Amino acid sequence: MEENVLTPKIKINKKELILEEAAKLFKEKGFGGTSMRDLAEKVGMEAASMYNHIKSKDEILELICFKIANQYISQLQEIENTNQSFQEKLRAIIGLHVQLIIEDSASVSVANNDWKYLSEEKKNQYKQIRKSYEKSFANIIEQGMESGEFKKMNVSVALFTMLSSIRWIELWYKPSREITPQELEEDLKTLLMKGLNN
Amino acid sequence: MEENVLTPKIKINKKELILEEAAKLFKEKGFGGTSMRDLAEKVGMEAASMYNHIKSKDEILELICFKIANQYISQLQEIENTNQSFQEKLRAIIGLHVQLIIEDSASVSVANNDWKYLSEEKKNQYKQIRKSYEKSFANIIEQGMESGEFKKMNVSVALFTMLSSIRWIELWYKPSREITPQELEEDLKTLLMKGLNN
DNA sequence: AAAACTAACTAACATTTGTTAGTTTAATAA
DNA sequence: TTATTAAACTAACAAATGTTAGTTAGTTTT
Repeated sequence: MEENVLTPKIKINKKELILEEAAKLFKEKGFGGTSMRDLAEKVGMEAASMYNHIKSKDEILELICFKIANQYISQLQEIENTNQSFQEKLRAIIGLHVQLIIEDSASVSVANNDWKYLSEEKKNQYKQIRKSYEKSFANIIEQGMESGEFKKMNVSVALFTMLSSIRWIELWYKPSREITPQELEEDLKTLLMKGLNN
Repeated sequence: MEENVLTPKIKINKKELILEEAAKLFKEKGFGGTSMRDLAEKVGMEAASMYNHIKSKDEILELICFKIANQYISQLQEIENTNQSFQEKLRAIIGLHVQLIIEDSASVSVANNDWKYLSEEKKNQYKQIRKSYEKSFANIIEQGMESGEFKKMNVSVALFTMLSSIRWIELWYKPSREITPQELEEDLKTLLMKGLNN
């Protein structure tokens, strides 16, 4: 086999195309509500043909979920290892979430909503990854409380409020909105850190 | 037919039992992931027998979604018609959400997550109700900003942050948690109104 | 040119799905 | 007692589902 070094890769990998369309459909109609025939139509081939590129419908879901999970994990680690104040770290995490959602909102949506349809084994794996993410996030909040940067309150309440405050963006944000990602991010940081009250 | 006035209604209405179990199952496995046979097993009868009590699987979803939607709508109207400050109204809305979630977390979950599987007609109806709810909620926020009670920022960002900050409770709250509904509500109000920063 | 590989296709499969028809049993009304 | 009704059952259906088998056409490698 000889590597093709001359012609540029104009066509996306078919497997990636399948994953991309699947994410959009799963977001729109849910994993259970999307049939392989629905998906095949979007991709532009017969349902059976997709099995030349993917192993199963379940595999599609796995690939999407773990791709997103790994992105969150690796980027959170980068933030953890910097020498910022806890307030700055928290603002960086909010920024990370906004960025990932705007980059690939369909996949993030699937990872957030359809992970429960993973096989028992993969689901447990996924839950564990998510749990470790939440643990790291909670640590930052807790340390910030101890240092006096943050108000003292129930850490879980603060954690999940942060997490879910960011998740709605995935449902709401479209490039056509009259707000830029930067403004969105800024308003969100203000609201979460300083509150709505004047 | 003679009305039975002597023996107390010890058994719940079978239809209500079906709706109750359906809400739990839909929350756990999604609407598409729950079969009528799954549901029948929980209810304690054959799948076909349930059709003596309900019209269709779709009807079950409709009844759950609109029951919740109507509760939100009617209670929001009560809050709107009081003479409180906007800050107090907002706190009351947060309290309303916490209360409804704790009362019937399964149904709220279904209304939030599975409404998209409603029939086209019912889905449009549902979306309209939800939109009018969001509109009323947004009005309170907007008026609060104009009166100077709240910080001026993008109203949608504030609105959806409030809404979604409350939604995670449905996924997280169990009576076994080491926090009471009252503490939960209080921490949440503090966080949203005054922020995490000290 | 021959052989091997890739990626599409058609046809069919075994299950599972929501639902209906027809029957049976037990309680209530006349 | 007899007639009526409510609510369960069994059996079955038609449609949809994920997937496999077998085939074919085009491309790449030897």
